[in-house]
Amino acid sequence: MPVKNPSLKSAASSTVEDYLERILELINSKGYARVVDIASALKISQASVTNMIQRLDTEGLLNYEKYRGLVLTTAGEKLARSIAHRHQLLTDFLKLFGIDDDVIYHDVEGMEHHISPPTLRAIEALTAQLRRRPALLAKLKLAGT
Amino acid sequence: MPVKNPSLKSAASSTVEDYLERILELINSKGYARVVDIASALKISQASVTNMIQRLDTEGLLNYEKYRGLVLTTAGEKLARSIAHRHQLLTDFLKLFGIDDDVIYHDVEGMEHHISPPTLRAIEALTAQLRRRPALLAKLKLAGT
DNA sequence: TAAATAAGTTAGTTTTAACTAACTTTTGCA
DNA sequence: TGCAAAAGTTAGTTAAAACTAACTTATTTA
Repeated sequence: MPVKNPSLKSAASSTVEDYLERILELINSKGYARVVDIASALKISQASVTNMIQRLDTEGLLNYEKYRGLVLTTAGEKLARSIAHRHQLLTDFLKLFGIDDDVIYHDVEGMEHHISPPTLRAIEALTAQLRRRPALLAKLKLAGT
Repeated sequence: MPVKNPSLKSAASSTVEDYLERILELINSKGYARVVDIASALKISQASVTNMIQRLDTEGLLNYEKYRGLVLTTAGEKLARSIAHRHQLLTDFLKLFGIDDDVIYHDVEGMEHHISPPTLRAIEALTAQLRRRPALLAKLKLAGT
């Protein structure tokens, strides 16, 4: 395995899911998501966003009119919502252990796009069960410190 | 009464209500309402829209960020919805008489901003009653031709 | 592990929206 | 009915968003 140069940020490339997640977030919070907004939310350049947006438009996940604005299509919104939902489930799960919010955010960002539906369902069920066993949870929290 | 020059369109000035009505319509249909969209929807100049939008922003009916977009505030959306609702009630009422859609549209546009709540409620109740009396309605339709 | 592919960057340009200023037209009311 | 206030217009300007091109950095996979 090649050793990475630690002076370079590993800056994992944004996926389609990252874009959709942020776009939905922007629309919910500000009411609109312009290329410039997406770029600053993802901390990447406008040029990069332009490319991806045009791709998402041709893929039918959103409708884009340059210089005007964009809207998620039904398909795009559905997908975006499921991504946001998954994000929430994972966050809720980690919250059970009393982990710091910042750490939770970091971890969820890192793993969310790699989790399969079965695993996610397992985690969801597990979260529900753990919530009913406060004593067990307390023991787990102690173990984590 | 001064005789108007018939070669000039009478072009009644748009009211705050006209603006809100169109903005809501644009947001519902296109997902966003830019100054340029509003201007062409109301068939007035951008300059004029800029002025009004800035005013509506200071009045708290919408939040505007130039070059970005605008969103209705809770108050603005509430007002816009009630305007749209009134428009619909009046349209429904005139539809009872089998009047042409174009004519209905023209008339509703002309009168909607001048109708008081009591009158509107009366018309709403009347519409409901007439719908239960098809025979009477048929008679009224004939009288209108 | 080295191509091939995908994503990102910077720099410079283009396009468009939106603004302002100066002036005209409407409208409503004293 | 005429004047003040409100709304609209045009023309020209400014500013921001978004685009393109050329190139670099990551990532994936044969």
